[in-house]
Amino acid sequence: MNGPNDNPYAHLERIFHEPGRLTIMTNLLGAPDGMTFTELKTACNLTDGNLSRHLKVLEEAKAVTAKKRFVKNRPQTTIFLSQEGRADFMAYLQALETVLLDAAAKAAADKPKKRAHVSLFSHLARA
Amino acid sequence: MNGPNDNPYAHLERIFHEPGRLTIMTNLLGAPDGMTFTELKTACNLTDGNLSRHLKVLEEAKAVTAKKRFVKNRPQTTIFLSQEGRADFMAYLQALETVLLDAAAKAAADKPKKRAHVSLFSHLARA
DNA sequence: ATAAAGCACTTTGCAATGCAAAGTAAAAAG
DNA sequence: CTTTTTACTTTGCATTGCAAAGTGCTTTAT
Repeated sequence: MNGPNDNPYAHLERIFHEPGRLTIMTNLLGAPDGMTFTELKTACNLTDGNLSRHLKVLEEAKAVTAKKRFVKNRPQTTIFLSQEGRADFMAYLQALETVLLDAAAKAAADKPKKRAHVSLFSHLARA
Repeated sequence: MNGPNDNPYAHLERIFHEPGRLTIMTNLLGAPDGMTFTELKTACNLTDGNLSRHLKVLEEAKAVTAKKRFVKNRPQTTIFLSQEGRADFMAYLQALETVLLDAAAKAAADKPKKRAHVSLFSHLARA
């Protein structure tokens, strides 16, 4: 859908490929009940400004949703992975896996060894 | 060496993380005798200008070396992976693997299943 | 002979964006 | 009531990915 070529590198969507956002998405993947801004900030080791900017990008791409409310008279933003975001991210991870296996195969070509690996994501992905 | 934190995301070196350069490095990994500019261009599905720019970056980082000569009265640049480049790239791939396994673990947390995977790169890496 | 086209790149220019620093707003502390 | 803290958002700059144009040489028409 992105171009005429069908190589996995074309599927490395920039939106998830950025390390900061990769971390955010991965953390959210393990948090079905969402994570607060502050939780994410510490979990991802990001500065306030950075996290804010990345979240805006992810929200605009509809990968995450934010719920803002007040807790103890303080603002609290909780971030959730959207269904669409989860599916897209899983697709990205599958592309990453392909890239990685590709590199592994090439790296192993010199020194022949049994190719022992397993698909990490295929069995988890669902539209 | 890059900061106070020791998480794998910090080791996703930008120089290799860029999709175009990831492709270049992976292709070179499988080509111990180097690849010509034109070979790389088609293999990586990059435009002339893009390839040139990425190669300059990789050269400046001493990840690859270029040998220019004339073949049949035409210029021919052959690109080789440097020893340093190979080592650094393998380290990057290991970091990527960690990130991927991390995501796999989080994705699998919801739906428990046997965690069947194998280290893709650890056994290949060497300083 | 000379114009046009091709090859193998390199350079330029701009638009996007990651990141740091500064800004905002409200509450808690001193 | 001033300062600090919390929870963010906005601004600005410096980088850089990418497309388009440029360079220099050769080969192929005309």
